[in-house]
Amino acid sequence: MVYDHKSIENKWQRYWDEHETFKASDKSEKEKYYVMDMFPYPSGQGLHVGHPEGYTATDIMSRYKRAKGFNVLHPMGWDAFGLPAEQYAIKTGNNPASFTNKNVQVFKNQIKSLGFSIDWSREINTTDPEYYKWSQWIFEKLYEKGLAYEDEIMVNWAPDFPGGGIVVANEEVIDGKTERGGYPVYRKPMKQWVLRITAYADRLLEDLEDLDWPEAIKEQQRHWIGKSVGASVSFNVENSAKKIEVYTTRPDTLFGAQYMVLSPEHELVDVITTSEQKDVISNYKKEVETKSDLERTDLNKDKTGAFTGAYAINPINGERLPIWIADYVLSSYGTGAIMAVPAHDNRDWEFAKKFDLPIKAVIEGGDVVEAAYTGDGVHINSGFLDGLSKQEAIDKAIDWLTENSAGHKQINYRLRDWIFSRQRYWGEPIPVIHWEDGTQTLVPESELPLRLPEMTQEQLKPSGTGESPLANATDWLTVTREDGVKGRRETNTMPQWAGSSWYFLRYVDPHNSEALADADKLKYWMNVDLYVGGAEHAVLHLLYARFWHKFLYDLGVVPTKEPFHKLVNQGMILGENHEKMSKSKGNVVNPDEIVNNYGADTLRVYEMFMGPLTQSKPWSEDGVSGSRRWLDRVWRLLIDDEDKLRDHVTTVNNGDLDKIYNQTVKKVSDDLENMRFNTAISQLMVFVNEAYKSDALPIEYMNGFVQMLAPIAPHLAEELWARLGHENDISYVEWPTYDDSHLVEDTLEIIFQVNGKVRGKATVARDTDKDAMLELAKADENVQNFITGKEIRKVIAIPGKFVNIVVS
RNA sequence: GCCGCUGUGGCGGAAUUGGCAGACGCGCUGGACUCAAAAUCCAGUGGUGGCAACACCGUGUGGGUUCGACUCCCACCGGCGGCACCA
Repeated sequence: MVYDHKSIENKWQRYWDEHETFKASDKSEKEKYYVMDMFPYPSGQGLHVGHPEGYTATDIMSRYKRAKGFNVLHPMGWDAFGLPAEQYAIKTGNNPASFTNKNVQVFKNQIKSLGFSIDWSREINTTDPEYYKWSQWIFEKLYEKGLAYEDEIMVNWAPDFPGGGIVVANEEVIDGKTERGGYPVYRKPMKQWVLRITAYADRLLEDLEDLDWPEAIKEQQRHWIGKSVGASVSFNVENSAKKIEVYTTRPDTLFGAQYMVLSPEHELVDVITTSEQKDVISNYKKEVETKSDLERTDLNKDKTGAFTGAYAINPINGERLPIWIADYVLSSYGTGAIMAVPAHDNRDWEFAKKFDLPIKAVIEGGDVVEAAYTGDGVHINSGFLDGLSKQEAIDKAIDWLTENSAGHKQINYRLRDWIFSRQRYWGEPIPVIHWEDGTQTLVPESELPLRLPEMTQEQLKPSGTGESPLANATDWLTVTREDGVKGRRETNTMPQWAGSSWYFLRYVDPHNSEALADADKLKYWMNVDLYVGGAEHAVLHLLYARFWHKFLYDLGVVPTKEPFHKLVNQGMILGENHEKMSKSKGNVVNPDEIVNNYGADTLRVYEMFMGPLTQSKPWSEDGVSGSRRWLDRVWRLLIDDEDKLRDHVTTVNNGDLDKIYNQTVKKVSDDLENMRFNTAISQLMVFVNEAYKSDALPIEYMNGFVQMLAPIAPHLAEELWARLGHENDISYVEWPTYDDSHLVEDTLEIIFQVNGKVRGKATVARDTDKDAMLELAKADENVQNFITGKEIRKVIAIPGKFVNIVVS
């Protein structure tokens, strides 16, 4: 009988379901192991072959750890809020909720068909009111602690969009136009909810140290947080009581400041501009307003700016500095104003060249006529800083600024607060009520969840005011207090990041109606031991989740400072042509077809055998059929044409497989421990190749082999396990061990080198010493060809490995 | 521009500590089985030369350290990902 993947996979998937094989117990003497994937957005397209890569990796780890005696939590859920469902609803009139649930069903069936050992009783869905109740609860806590506030934020406003205008996300803006329809986009300030993530900047930075994460991701987060140490310096404006505050990392170059630049949006611009310069300035501001961020940065090769007519006084030497505005200074970083030191800053240098401003060198080294010099050096033309090096001068300048009340040491971050509101329907409602008396309150905790109202297709269309479509839900929108005062609900909803910032906590206790999760259960399960997902979430998701987790830690809700101990990014699976899979390139592979034609076990084996988990690698249909052929080969090794266990599987051990079996147990265990699935599979292949050469297959070794196969190809392994005569399933059978004594042999092969090149080999006794090795080498015919008539200058010998004769 | 990753046969990849480069798989070639084919099993397979033993070359490029370098150091080139006027 041939290996029939369909019946085997159906049989065992049903078995696991019926026996609740993978249900994780919250109380156990065993050590816990919490392993999870980044949960998917259930799109209408269904699963992609990229999904099962990470899922298979976590499943192998789950199954391996169960066999190693751990109590494993391996859950799955749905990140189901998001724009596509809302757009689909507007287009077709379908309800986003039912559309989403349909997609979830498709995803779930597909994932189940791959045989992952997931505890489905813990399935969660971010759009479930019982789930988002707690997303809202966390928001309320942030609000109470002053970490959620409203602010005027620049948004992408497309006023011509049908229906009367819509706010679009950055990624929906292409060349200054909306991705859909191509309507022009303007930047416009709008009141938005913002979360004070910057309050956690230092901790988010410091605690990266202890995490077992890829260095690349940590580096990206560090850069994103962007901590810098410098000084705040205050400049008086000539003939004015106003002061301009700047942030600089180079207070040592203060004597080289030649002009100042404010960002066009700086609040002092209109105040200090002289009447002669008013038109110039307002024209420049208008010019900048229509520019997107991209145009102000990427596409801007040429510095632009305008003179305000005003002057500031350099506190360190009393010099008059003209005040300019320019879009190369960003309002969102530092104070939105800089002191320009053209001799020692590239951007200031370019600006000075363009507008013919003076350039004064204050550090030796480089030619400031040709380019800005940003390196270290001896300070010149700098009064009391002359002769000092960079760091000495920085320290001394800060001391001077502090003593003279002109500034102080300052730490700055690139990280900005998290804009938390979206002008959308399909997201968690923000539980705030704006009362007509001008006050604002949270929806009382007892009334959570604040559910999304049902909306018609007509209501889901843009409100026209830039508000979310929830502004159209009249009944839901207005509330009346006991004292008769009317209120209007907040119409903004939360971003998709909200639900994904804490879902790993909910898996621990998914049905709790009293708390987001029970404290004891959290204490047992947290933190996540292994988290696998794509590198595209390097910064945002992982930073937001860390922020919320730290906040919850401060509240005493969670017991750990960090949510994810070990993070692994799986690489991308490319198309056969080595390009990213996409519909337009026609190189997309549908996992359903692979499961149908070859089986889930084949897909799992292939995706793990392709190469290292973390690297991108191209798909190959030949590779898939090769993996299937190997599983066929495994089947035939144990099962004969009559569908019976082969006769040569016996209790007799003739010793043929002793060495290779023990080697295999050692290598496979070690490889799985380190998630080197490709080499683990290759070792299993080597073992099968050897087993094919042996007349007798000791049942003990066959049991061990099937166990090692089980994490990778679980359906086939369960079937073979049963046919090997076991009554119980394989999931919790203790992992095989190896016997070291079979790994050492009495004789081994050593190599003879001359000048580092291999010239011969010999099999020798294990304990052959250096001198004996050298004699054997000298006696080797080919070695003699290279040493005869030459002087032996040196001999390097490592017993058991090699002897190297160095001749002149 | 900056940060990170990466470069090995016809292809995917292996080499865990500086010690036989190319494990394993795909593909290809040959053999066995078959009337034949497919499937399967067995063997071979980096390049050049040689009947062979073997020799020379070979891990992106150029240099270096070392008895010995895919591995360590310096400089450069290509590919992928991320960030980008951050003062």
